[in-house]
Amino acid sequence: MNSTATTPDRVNGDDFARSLDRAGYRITGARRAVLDLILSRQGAFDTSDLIADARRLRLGVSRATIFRTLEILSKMKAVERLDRPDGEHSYIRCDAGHHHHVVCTRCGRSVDFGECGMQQVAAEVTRRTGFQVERHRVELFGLCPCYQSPASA
Amino acid sequence: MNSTATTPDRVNGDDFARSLDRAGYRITGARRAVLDLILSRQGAFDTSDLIADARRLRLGVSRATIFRTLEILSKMKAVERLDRPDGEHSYIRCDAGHHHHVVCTRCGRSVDFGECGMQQVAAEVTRRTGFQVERHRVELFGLCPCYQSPASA
DNA sequence: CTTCATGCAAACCCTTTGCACGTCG
DNA sequence: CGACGTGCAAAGGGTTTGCATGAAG
Repeated sequence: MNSTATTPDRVNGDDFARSLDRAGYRITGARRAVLDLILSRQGAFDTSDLIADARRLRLGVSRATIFRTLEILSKMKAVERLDRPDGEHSYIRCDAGHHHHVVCTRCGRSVDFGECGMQQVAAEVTRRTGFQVERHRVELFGLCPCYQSPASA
Repeated sequence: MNSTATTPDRVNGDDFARSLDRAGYRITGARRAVLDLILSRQGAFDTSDLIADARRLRLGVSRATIFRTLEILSKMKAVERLDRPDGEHSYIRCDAGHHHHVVCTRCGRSVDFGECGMQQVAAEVTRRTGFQVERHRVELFGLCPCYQSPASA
């Protein structure tokens, strides 16, 4: 089990910053601020969350910059945009390589998981339908362990 | 293999109309028109397609009605909204019960498929992550048989 | 005839963009 | 310094809504 997004304290702004740098982007105050906002969130978040945070904390970071930074992070695969069942858009932090997530419907916390058999599903679908599957979007939603039986937690 | 969306000629507007009726909606000219537009499309379509069609064919059906009709059909599970990898939204026709589709990236044609092992994937994820998976969004994209090897289709 | 549906246009998001200024390296 | 990043405000595009008129049952 590789849980990256769930443990914000293991990741810090510097990791992000380093990635930014490596990708040829400047490390600016505004970008650091956005990164910190993202890191301060448990799991899924959306643009309006960040915008509100920035405003509330008087970071002087504009909407435009938030969108622009998310776009960069998205390209760098440091965040991924996901579409919730209700049609809303959120973002989650993630590592490159992993492309699927389980997102907690209550707190937004998310955990990456690997292929977990999706290859087989794709193969099965190809066999059944004749479609040559090139790409898949898989997003699971449910309750994270914290909210399940009163005992376990 | 249950291909519903691929064979428009097997479904006609009356089926749709009947469903509308059963759900307590009036069968109006505008709704029939929208249904026909949808049926006239091979597979995935988006709102702007329908709006353009309506305009081109001078159906006198407004944007608002198209959106409203899609909303109804969506509630009735006669269409489903999907989010393409590129962030665009499309709709596809579908039967209730089936909730996953393979969509052709070239022509938009789509085929429903059943669970095809998603249950197992969900179970595997639960085992690995502890998340209790309640809902999943699975959308596969690829090439339909027509566009594969030059020989076959 | 009563209720529901429609068209129109304005309102409403969310997101992107142009531009002059500020800042990183 | 020079290129890149930023804020601001305005533009954009897709979607929704209010309201008076028109159609369905």
